[in-house]
Amino acid sequence: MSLPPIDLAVFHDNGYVRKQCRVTSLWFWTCDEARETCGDTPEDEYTFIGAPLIEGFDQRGKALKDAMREAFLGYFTDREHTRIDPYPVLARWRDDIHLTIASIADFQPHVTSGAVQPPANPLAVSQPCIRLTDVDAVGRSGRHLTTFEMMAHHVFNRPDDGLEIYWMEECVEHCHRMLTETFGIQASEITYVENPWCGGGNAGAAVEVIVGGLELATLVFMDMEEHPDGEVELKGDRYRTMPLQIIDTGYGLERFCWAAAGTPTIYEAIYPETVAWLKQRSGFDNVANRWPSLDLDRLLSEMSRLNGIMNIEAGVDGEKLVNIFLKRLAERGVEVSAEQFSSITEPLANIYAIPDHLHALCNMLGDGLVPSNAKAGYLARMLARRVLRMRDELDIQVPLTELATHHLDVNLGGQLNKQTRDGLLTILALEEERYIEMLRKGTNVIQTQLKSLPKEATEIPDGHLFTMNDSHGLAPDMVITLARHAGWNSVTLRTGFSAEMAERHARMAKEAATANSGGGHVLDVAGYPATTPLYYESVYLPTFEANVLGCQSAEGLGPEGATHAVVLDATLFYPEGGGQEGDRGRLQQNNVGVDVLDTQKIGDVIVHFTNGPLDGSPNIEGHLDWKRRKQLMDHHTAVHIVGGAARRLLGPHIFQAGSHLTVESGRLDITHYHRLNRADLDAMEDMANEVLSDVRATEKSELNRRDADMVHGFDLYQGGAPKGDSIRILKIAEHDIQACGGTHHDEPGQIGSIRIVRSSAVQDGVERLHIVAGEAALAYARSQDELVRLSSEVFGVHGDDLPKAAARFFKEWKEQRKLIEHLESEIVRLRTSGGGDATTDVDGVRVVVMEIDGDLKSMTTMLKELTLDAAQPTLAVLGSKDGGGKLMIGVTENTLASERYNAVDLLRSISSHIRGGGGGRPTFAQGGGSYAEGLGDALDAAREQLGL
RNA sequence: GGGCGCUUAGCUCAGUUGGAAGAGCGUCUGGUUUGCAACCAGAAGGCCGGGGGUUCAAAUCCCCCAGCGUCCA
Repeated sequence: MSLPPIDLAVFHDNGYVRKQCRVTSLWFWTCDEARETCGDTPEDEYTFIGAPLIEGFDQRGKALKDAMREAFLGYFTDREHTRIDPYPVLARWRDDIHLTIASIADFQPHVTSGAVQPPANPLAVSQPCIRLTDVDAVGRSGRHLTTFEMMAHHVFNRPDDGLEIYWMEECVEHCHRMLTETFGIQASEITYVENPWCGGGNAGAAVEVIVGGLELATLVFMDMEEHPDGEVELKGDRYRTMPLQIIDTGYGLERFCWAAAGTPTIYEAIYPETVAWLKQRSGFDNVANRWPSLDLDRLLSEMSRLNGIMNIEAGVDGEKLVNIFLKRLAERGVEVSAEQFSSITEPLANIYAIPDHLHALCNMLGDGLVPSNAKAGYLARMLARRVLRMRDELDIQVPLTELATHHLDVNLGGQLNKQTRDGLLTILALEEERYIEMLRKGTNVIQTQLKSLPKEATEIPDGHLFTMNDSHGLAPDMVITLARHAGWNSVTLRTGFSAEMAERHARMAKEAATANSGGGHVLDVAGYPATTPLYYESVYLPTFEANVLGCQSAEGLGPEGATHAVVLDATLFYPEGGGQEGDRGRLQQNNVGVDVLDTQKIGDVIVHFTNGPLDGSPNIEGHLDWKRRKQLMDHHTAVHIVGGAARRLLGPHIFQAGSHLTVESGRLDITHYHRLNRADLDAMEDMANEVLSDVRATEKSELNRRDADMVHGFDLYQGGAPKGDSIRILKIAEHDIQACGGTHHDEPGQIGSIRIVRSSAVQDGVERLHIVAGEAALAYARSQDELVRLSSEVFGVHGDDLPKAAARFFKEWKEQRKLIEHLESEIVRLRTSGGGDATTDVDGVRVVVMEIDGDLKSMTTMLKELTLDAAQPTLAVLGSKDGGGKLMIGVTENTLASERYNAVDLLRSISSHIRGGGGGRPTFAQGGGSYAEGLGDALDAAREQLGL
């Protein structure tokens, strides 16, 4: 079964009729009798270019967006909707996506699953979003953006609980009234297209709202979830109705602005100052002068109309696209050559994309993101690099920081969510430095990679292009440009290469994804009720009493040595979570005791892994390994304190990227754009220890999620996205506030002391702090003392003098090694200059066959000494009993000696005497064996062959 | 999270099938020059990132670790 028609009174009341689209076959509603297409087809041109469909908005740029946003939100707040503040673009509350991609993303997964109440109901919001999937089309299509605001009204109905705010009828009515009354759009211009929506395991009926050939909004009525027995089938999956009915709408703020401005592209409507500025700086205005006969205005307006009906998506081959454009333009009476076309559209695409990318970048960094080479940080770096590349293509000599300053002031009103202006500019300056460094390195790499390629070559081998892109960050067309500068003047990029490379990446990603799937073995705890956590009541209790609910065999499921899994009705044992390791200790029955080796949480059930079974009686007494627990608490609370210190000292971009607490140490990963030095660590360490003495008590509280978000914001979720509705919060005065389910001290002073041992890099943009606290800090200090003591004993100096002594010894060692080398070669010279028994003259060639004491190194020196002098042609055969026997043969190159003798042949014929092999070049061969006693025979064989 | 690449002299980097550690710049000494620049001659400067393995032999091949870079999700 598919979905029934969307037949609403609001359509009939406004004179709309249901038709089927001639092109797409989709059903749609229109009040234009002549209309045969749904509006969003290759036959529907944009009708608003030069003829705005939305009236009363004369502003442009930021002012236009602000006015449009207020008009939208005002309509809904006047009609009982609560306006909520937008969420960050960095989706910290989710672990499945990095960026906020839609307004509904604010409420996933917990509100949409029904676990958590929405912040308001119904609500209206204008949510900044970032989508990077179509990043290649931005600037080229006239309408694609990586960052946009999704205006929305959301409703969360629970019909079973009697909560029904409104559904399709009222939703569409709101939409229709707003479009026609608030925005003055002619009803005849609007079509409502029925097109069911599904995604992420949910589905529902949906209506696309098309105005003037442009999709202005989508209204989704999500009331189904994926289920194998579902009655409704959509795109191959089956769905059934669910208890929650959600209205998910999305109105494109920027598209409203565009429809109100009627500019050739969306970019001119929302970033007019930047577009003008870039045109001026890049000298684009002069382009038209190059071809006086060309009507640039006419060309651009025809192009923007064409853009509306041509599906310019990422991955479309550039050259093919140009040809289609030229043909279509010619049909419309605009004659333009391919050269003219590219010289206009290529810079224009960059001019349009730069403000869009800057907007996304400022939003991301403004939320505290730190650029990196992995995860979300990479997305920021990619955008920064694209901007820099486009800037260079436009040949604008403006630093990235200046571009950002302009964007910040002109298009963002100087407002950043979290990051400071200085912080943003520092980060971008670093990104530009990295980019320049990459280009410099890349030029070198190209020189080396292309060394074997003749200068007349017309193509660079695919393998080189792939390597340079994937490993060195140089896109194929950049490689071509750099190669031409480096002297390969005729190389070009094969048509379609970029598409091939994208395909290759997609294939690789797919392979990696399939290779990665595979589930782990887990314990089955279904049927047990949630375990009551006693550790929150007081973190200082060492013993407790509880009832055994179950004890099952768990061989291989827990840590090494664990044989059983015990489930209790309540426990003091903290299960591993939030980076804190699970508690250990002992469970005691009347006469049976088992050790708890680890504690884990599976769902709401806490599992104790033990080294033996319990005897079956219900009551047990639990004894915590309190010393261990205390140490884990020391480290955990210390990590919070150090994290707070880092944020205060380094900036608002400091976010916890991970943590791990063990008995030995605590580990805290923080996001930062620089490597940390010892001075940074010392400052944090000082501040952390001040907190220990200044803050008398920590505050622990529990809030529902909605209140937690509202009171503390999303910085609360340093430890990752929380799962349930109820959030435990640890507040250490104003120093650090975050959601954390771990066990923490009531008084920071109980930790004793905190040391930041060192920092290391996890990835670019993430710094790992190694922390010891409490007893562990003491143990660490002792072990360091021990290292110093042992080392200074070796040198026979006092610990304070250790660095100086080590430096002196290292220096002397180097000097002496040098001296030994000199002396060795001197000895060789002395031994060889005199000649002696080992030397014979054979028809003008000095032949030396001798056994020496020494390793390969000194043999080499000796052989060098014997055979490097061209004035004295020499064949030298050296043998040593070192390490199973070594043989080395050399002849003086380019002399009588090298004409007459072949070192390799000679070596091969005698090396069998020492039971080994060898090889080399005709003028130099070396080998070895495992039978040193045969060395004499080997040398004799050599003499024999040489006729001595 | 996955893939790929890099780490060699103070700096920028070469280093072919495993077989004698290199170039350019910089430094120092001497020459030339009124002096400087330039030039000429010479020298110093290397745990070839660390650890293990294979091999008669490893900068080179394999494994682990560290640092750095890069692409994709």
